[in-house]
Amino acid sequence: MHYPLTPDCTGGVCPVETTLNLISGKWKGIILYRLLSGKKRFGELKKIIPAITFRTLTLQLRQMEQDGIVERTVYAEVPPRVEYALTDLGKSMKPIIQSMCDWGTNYQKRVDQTGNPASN
Amino acid sequence: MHYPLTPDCTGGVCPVETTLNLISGKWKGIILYRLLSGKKRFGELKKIIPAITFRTLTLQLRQMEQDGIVERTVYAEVPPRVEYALTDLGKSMKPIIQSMCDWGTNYQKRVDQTGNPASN
DNA sequence: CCGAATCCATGATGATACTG
DNA sequence: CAGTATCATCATGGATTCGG
Repeated sequence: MHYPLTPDCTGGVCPVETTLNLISGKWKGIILYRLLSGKKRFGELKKIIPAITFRTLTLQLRQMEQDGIVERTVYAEVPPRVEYALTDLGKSMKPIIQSMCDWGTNYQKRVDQTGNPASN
Repeated sequence: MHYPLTPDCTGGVCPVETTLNLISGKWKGIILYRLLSGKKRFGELKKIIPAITFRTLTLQLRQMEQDGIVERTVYAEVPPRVEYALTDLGKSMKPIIQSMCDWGTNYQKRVDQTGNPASN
């Protein structure tokens, strides 16, 4: 079911703000997207998101872990292995990522075909 | 139509990144959400998004204008009036905001009822 | 008055070197 | 391999000032 986008939610906390508070980091959407296809090791994530730095990847993953979106598993091996997976809460965000994927795909198509992103 | 979330888009540019590049600012999602119900004056936006500062609201709106998401109209009046409205491209992002609104609403319900955001 | 520009403070993110 | 430490840069917050 869809909840009304309008009239604006002025009574309580805005649900869009609630969502953005959890995923508005510069990279959290991408991390979420990449983990939707299954758990990944730290190095794997870094490899498929080359533009992020080690430091920021670590920080964003830790925040997502604190927010209950990501689960972190450390294996006592040599060399060390750390795997990140989405929790059920994280997986429940799939529709958000899906809509971003759809929009971005259409946007890229328009830019490729017409040279500008006009939506008509 | 939905585009595949997996296998990961490794060949070209990631559509999720494309989308996030346009709306990953800390407040752009909220601004987009608030403008979905119709054009707003600068002061109106500030009033319904109290936590944002004048400076940041200005900057984010200008970026969204450059990206073709928002249209800015200045009226030569006293006192001055500046209105912001979504372009067609901006309106086409409605499904993204809708999915965030849905998710945030469900999240708030679970927190209100159970005290924690577990997704079951 | 309203919208915005300016100046400075703080927080988030980037780059590089280094460690258990 | 998976980080941590340190410093640099960029994004955002706060207060004040300005033009119309």
